[in-house]
Amino acid sequence: MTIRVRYAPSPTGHLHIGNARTALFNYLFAKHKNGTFIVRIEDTDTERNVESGIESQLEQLAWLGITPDETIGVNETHGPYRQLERLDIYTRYAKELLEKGLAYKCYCTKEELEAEREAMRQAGEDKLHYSRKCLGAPEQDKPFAIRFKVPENTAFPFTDIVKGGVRFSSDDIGDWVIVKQNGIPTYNFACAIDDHLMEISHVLRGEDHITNTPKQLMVFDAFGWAKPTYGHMTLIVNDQGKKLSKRDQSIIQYIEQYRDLGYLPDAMFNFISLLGFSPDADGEIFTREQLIDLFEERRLSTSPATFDANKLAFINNRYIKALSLDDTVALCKPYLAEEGIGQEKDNDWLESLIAVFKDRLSYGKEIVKLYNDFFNRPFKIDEDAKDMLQEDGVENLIATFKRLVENDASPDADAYKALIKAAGKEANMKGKMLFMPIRIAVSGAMHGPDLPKMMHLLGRDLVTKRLEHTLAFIGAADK
RNA sequence: GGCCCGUUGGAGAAGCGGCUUAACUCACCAGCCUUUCACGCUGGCAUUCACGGGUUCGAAUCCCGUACGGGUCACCA
Repeated sequence: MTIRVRYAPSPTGHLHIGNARTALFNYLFAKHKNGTFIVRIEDTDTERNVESGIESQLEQLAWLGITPDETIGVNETHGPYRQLERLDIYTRYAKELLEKGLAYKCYCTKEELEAEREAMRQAGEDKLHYSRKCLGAPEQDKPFAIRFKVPENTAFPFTDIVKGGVRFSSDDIGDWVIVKQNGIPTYNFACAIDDHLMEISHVLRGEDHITNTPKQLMVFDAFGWAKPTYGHMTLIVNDQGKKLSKRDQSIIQYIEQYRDLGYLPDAMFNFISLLGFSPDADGEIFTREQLIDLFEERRLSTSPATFDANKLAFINNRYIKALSLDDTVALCKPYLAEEGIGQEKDNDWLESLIAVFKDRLSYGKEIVKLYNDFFNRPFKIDEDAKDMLQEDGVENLIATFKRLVENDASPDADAYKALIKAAGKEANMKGKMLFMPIRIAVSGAMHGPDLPKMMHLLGRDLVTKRLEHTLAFIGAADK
């Protein structure tokens, strides 16, 4: 069997993380099975279409490394791939249903329908289905929509790839609109027809679509077409367990934003692939090839996928660590330039700055934050670091080190290393008792990057100033 | 409210009737390495799988119910 899957976005804006997941899983599924991955544009909501929405979708997908085998301008064997260019097709099929008596024209206005629904609500009805008032009504010279005549008491069972057996009853579905008054088909109608004509074998989409499935199934039945296999992936939820809403500010939701922040495409690909899927392998870091190889639709999860920001940070950090220094510099440089950081410094300084922070970076732009925390914070000593400064000999060690630094005109990292060593010898301190007090004295913290490199970056003036500050602190604490 | 779905450690997440004294990852803690930090390595961290009942020789895994959470009910997709 030839596997053909599709990702069918509406060009209503940027690529959302949830849609990216849908695209990615379809892509993995296709590649794993040697099938075809198609991108179809569902632009039947002309109100919401945004300019360059299509380009934006395709571009963001390309950035992620998800390339369609078939779409606008690529291998157009089953085109066109924009629904607005397929209007005559839908019209033809709608007409066929009308002729067969499987659909009917509805002349109700939006206001009438709303009033009807409101009345049902008042009456406490569970099902707010269309009253069928236009079913069998005579032809009128008024604008009309076309409704599907939903068969009564009919079950629509299907085997869902991820959920297993699912069944909906037609009694829970009202006669729904297949062609709007403006002549454009609704999503469920166009989708079913295209899936058939494009010979889609598997439909992998978000769980929020599961109640659409019976509607699409009845279209297939009405035409006597063979149905694709459906699979509904669990939703992506936030840490409150709620579906990611585009309004939710707590999570960055658009691929473009991640790109702008300096996340790496490979890392994003990796991270997104773990949203509702777990490969049969240990660990969390996988290359594209591994993911294609490991992808199995059986391993799609049935419980909601939590968007774990910590995991994203961890994964991206792992990919940044694996980058060469040059690539990391290239990644970070624009963000520093944007903030006007290091403008007057040379390239060596830039390289050593990035080298020092490379391993702690979760995303490119974070370099700015790390830089600011490191250089700009008013110098203060962490609470948990203060005790160490009270140890015997520490004051003498720091004073000694300060004198040595002041005697050196412009020490580099290696020189600092030698100065630390010399200070240790002179003040008779070694190991942790040598490095830690100096670390605290110049950074205020017990943790941080490599000490000599860090001091070189800080520069001699700041180093001496901080040593002075620490000495004053120790002196004050003695009294 | 109707219809669908979910509930495993501090966090993510496997397992879906006996191989589980619940994988893996993050976080955390300890040790080793490093004259410091970080990296790396090693070890520790759920007597227990929302709750109640049932089926079974045996249940996190199957069934029923309860609670909680979520999705969906448009001339949006």
